[in-house]
Amino acid sequence: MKHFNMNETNVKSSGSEIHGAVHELGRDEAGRLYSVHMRELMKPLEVDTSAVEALAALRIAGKTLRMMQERWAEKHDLSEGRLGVMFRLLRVGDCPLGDLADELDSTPRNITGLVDHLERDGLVERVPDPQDRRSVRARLTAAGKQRIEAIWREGLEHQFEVVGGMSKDDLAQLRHLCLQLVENARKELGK
Amino acid sequence: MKHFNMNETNVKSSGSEIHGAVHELGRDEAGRLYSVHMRELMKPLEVDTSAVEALAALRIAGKTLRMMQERWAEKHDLSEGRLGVMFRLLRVGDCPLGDLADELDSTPRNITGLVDHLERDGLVERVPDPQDRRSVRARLTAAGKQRIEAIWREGLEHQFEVVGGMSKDDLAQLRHLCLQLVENARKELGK
DNA sequence: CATTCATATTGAAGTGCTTCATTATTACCG
DNA sequence: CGGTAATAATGAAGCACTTCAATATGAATG
Repeated sequence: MKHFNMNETNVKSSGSEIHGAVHELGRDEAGRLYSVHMRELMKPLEVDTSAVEALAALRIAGKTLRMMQERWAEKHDLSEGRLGVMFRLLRVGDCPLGDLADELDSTPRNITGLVDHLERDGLVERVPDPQDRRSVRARLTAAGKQRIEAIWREGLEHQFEVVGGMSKDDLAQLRHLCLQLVENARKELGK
Repeated sequence: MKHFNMNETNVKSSGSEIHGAVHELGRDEAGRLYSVHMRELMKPLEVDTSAVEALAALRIAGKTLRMMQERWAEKHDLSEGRLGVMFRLLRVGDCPLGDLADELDSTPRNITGLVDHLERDGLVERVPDPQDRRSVRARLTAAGKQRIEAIWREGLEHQFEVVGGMSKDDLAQLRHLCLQLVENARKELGK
């Protein structure tokens, strides 16, 4: 990036992202990373910043992962939504469109569109459901299966690189904290 | 949610989200949360799942936070982008549009649009920069400042609720791991 | 059998972005 | 001073969604 200016009249424009910068990272007394810029911005506020800093870091990490995935999806001519459908189909086999909507946290309207697109691209096909003739099941085509398996394998390697330097215990702890947070948030969101 | 069916012909449709379900959480031998559904899906694969599980949890947590923020932003008639601009202006004071683009990781085109919208809503105004007459600075109006401060206060409380049950050390660790991940990912993304 | 409900599909409109190209000012540099 | 570069604003197109409303078809139920 770097679009037009950068005339540095301000405090310290090193920033990026959401509501706080990242770029410059420092380490606290315990050797843990923190965002220098962000901590500066928070200093004048008289609040406990540990929650805010952690959540900001999490949002940034989430956004970064999402960007990676998006970039990576469109490298293979897929959107995030379409990629999600294909992963789902790879894991659970063929499946009614309605289930996809539920599982991917989406709407029927959207699923119809995603599957339309995937079908046009020859990656997925619609097959009638003999048990319920209202229902339509989506299924990976041979080409689709091959494509998504390759993507998955490639993605796995990316993932291993991204967690470089983290122990299994670190990862388990990260997982735990994230899920705990999700649990709390779900209550907040009422559901 | 719950849009049309749910006819349970499949393995276990408890799912949601990205490439793995969450809803049902269990605890491993160390007492840490994990996603039951996800672990089931991964079992047949013969890979080390700790990275995959952790990253999936992180993506889900990130998505959840984003959804909360979005919902919350539009409750105040703001998009995420506009909210980002306003937070930025609250923290760093008035600032050239170009800096906003850099700091928010966006493009000039987009910033122009966001500021247009905010100006229409009376939350932000454009002021000429006497130092550089090409440049235009964005500044919160009185109404804008009041609005964003209220939003920030309200948001702080949300954040505290969402981290309920986590110690300061947990939060510091979460921050650390997320930032480490961001650092790795940045290298991956080449930049 | 008749109603009602579930499973999609379709169309229209809107949102919030993105990219690309063009233009008008103004600053900077040789 | 004159050419180049930086700072925007603007318009046009496109993408991936979202919501809402309407329709067709089949299942389930009383």
